Amino acid sequence: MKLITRDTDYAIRALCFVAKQKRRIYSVGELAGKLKIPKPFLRKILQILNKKGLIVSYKGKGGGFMLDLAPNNISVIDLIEIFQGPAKLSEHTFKKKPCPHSKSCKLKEKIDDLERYLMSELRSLTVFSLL
Amino acid sequence: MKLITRDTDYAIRALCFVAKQKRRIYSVGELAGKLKIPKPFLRKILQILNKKGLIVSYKGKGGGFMLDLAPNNISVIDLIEIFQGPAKLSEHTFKKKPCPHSKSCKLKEKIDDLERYLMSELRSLTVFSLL
DNA sequence: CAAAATGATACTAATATGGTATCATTTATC
DNA sequence: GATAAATGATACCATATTAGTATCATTTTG
Repeated sequence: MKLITRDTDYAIRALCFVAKQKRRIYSVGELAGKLKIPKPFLRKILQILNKKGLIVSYKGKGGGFMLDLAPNNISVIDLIEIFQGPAKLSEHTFKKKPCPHSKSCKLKEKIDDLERYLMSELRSLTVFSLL
Repeated sequence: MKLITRDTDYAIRALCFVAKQKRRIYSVGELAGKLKIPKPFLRKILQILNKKGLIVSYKGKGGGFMLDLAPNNISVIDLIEIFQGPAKLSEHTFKKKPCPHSKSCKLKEKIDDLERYLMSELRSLTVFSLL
């Protein structure tokens, strides 16, 4: 029952770090060193964040990454969805089809409630609020 | 981000089913048929529930399983812990040691809050309440 | 041109998930 | 007592996910 996987967690740390000096360019090596994250793994993560438009990259010597979005516009829920896919606590399907059991559907109702609560909390939890 | 895995879900369904006729003995084959769960998998699940004292078993011909605990004394959180281990949204360790970053610790605080809420909700969600 | 950076992508190891298979033991019934 | 029908215990297996590594191509600075 893991809410946040390692890559999501690393992404959050990296974004928080980068957000502290907004216009500065950080290379992967620099960030990996400061945050104690394996360099090639962090690199992959930053490339994804770049593709998704959260950070910008500069290629070539002296290049690196810089925050692109405002820290209060990046929520933990965004990062979970980027690295872990749609944020759902349960698909509630049974062999590809919606589950047909009334009892599990009571369960589904409850889990859906919890999910709504969790999602709204995580949506309001931004990089800015973590600085 | 799965709150409940398949075995936990199957266990809940089976317990709900068995709870409907408290003193009746159900064989695995019977339950597997009714609930449309693969028989050997359900068998493994029921054996675990038996070991944990939620149901009792009767060996030999005519044997099977019967509920042992009161349905309102079996909560979803118990089942999650039995099949998925300690119910935690995040271990918040970093290479086996508690994570040293203040920013992720803000994250930890928030996730711990969410966890407390989630746990208390799941603790009050019992087999009885799902009938 | 060389060095230092990212882009793209393929590969790998470990773990978790969702089961199956099998042999041993117990019990009811004939 | 033999047999059938049940669980107990345990080992095995296939697939997916997680957590990375490795490498070649491209871009940019100096």
